[in-house]
Amino acid sequence: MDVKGILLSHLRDTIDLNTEEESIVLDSYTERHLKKKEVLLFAGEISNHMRFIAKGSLRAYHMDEEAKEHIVQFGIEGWWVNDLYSYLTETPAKQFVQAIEPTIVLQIHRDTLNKLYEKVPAIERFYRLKFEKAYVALQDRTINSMSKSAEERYLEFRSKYRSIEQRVPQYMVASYLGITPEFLSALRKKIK
Amino acid sequence: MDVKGILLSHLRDTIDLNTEEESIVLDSYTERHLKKKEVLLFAGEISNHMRFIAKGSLRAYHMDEEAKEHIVQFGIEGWWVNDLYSYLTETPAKQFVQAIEPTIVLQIHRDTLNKLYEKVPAIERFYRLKFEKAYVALQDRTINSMSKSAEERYLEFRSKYRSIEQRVPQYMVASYLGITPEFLSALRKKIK
DNA sequence: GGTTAATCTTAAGGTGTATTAAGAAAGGGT
DNA sequence: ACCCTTTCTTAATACACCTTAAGATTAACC
Repeated sequence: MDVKGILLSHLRDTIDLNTEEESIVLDSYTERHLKKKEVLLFAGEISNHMRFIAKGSLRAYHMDEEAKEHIVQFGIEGWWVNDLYSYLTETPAKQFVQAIEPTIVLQIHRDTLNKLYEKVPAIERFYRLKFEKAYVALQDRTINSMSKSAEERYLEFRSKYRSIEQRVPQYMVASYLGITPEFLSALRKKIK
Repeated sequence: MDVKGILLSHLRDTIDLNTEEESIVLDSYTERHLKKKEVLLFAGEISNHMRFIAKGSLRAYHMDEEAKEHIVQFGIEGWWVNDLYSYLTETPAKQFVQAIEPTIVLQIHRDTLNKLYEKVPAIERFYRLKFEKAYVALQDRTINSMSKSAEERYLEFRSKYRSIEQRVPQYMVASYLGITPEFLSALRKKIK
């Protein structure tokens, strides 16, 4: 399946589109090819696009004052990854978005998307649901990190995102969990 | 100013309403009076209302498997407090919402609000902005709790929410910060 | 105003996780 | 195939934060 076909079948999981709408929608996205480690969004920039991963994987991370990275979100094929904060408020992003592997992204500019909402109302519904889901995921993550130990968080991560764990380096999983790679290594040894 | 007047002037900070719209809008909200410690939303229930604090203060908290409470959000006059997750997805709430002091809330049911969106479009804009802001606040909080020490988080809390710190018990501030009351007490002693 | 309950503090000892440093293993490029 | 870089592990030491227990304040109630 070609790249836009992947997006189309993803949209069809949630909404119905007729043939005319399909072509209007797909024409609104542009394809971007990223090398491993290539940065798609820099902190400080305004995020002007919604971004869909057709192939590969991304990470969104925050960099603190001591230049330490904290991974906020992973994404693989079929996921949307962005600094939603920046996109919604048109303020400078606090996160970087970077390719973990060679990655193909389909992205749509805010202005294009706003026009598309009027031409194809089902798309507005699609994104409204995405925004809700993003909120829900973030709330889960916040509650989780407040009330669970690193070991519990790791076990949950493993059962929920096994496919991600197998594809990204362990030190990134540690960063996502909010612990050091050394401690994750010790945890893994203990659990096994 | 009466209770509904407080809500009206709050709405006017963001949107314009003509006289007819004002009365349609205000008639859509119902007033609820809460005693100290009275619970407005129980975990497990579906949150069906958007809730505005006209007077008093609320807290939203999550209870973990060991029955320990973790405060997710405080609210005082002029704030909206809810389990947005539950409201948006119509799934059981993961948080409790409880009055810290005697409190007056104005609330609107989801069905009423959905109809109101059509009658008074400015209201849709108002809530869209609220939802965005809620997301932003949650993202800040998540990043913050991942990358800062308890001392840093406390100092930030103090400068950002001094009015709240003065009104709620210290052990609740500790819960919000994700630390024990004993450790917060030690921190305060050290800082002073 | 006295009693009880709620909240805050202190202190000792314990646990979870970080830091540092080093080496081992795996992966990528030419 | 080899070298160089990236990733993962081990182990010793250190620190942030927790637990438990007790006492000191402050607030709430009859």
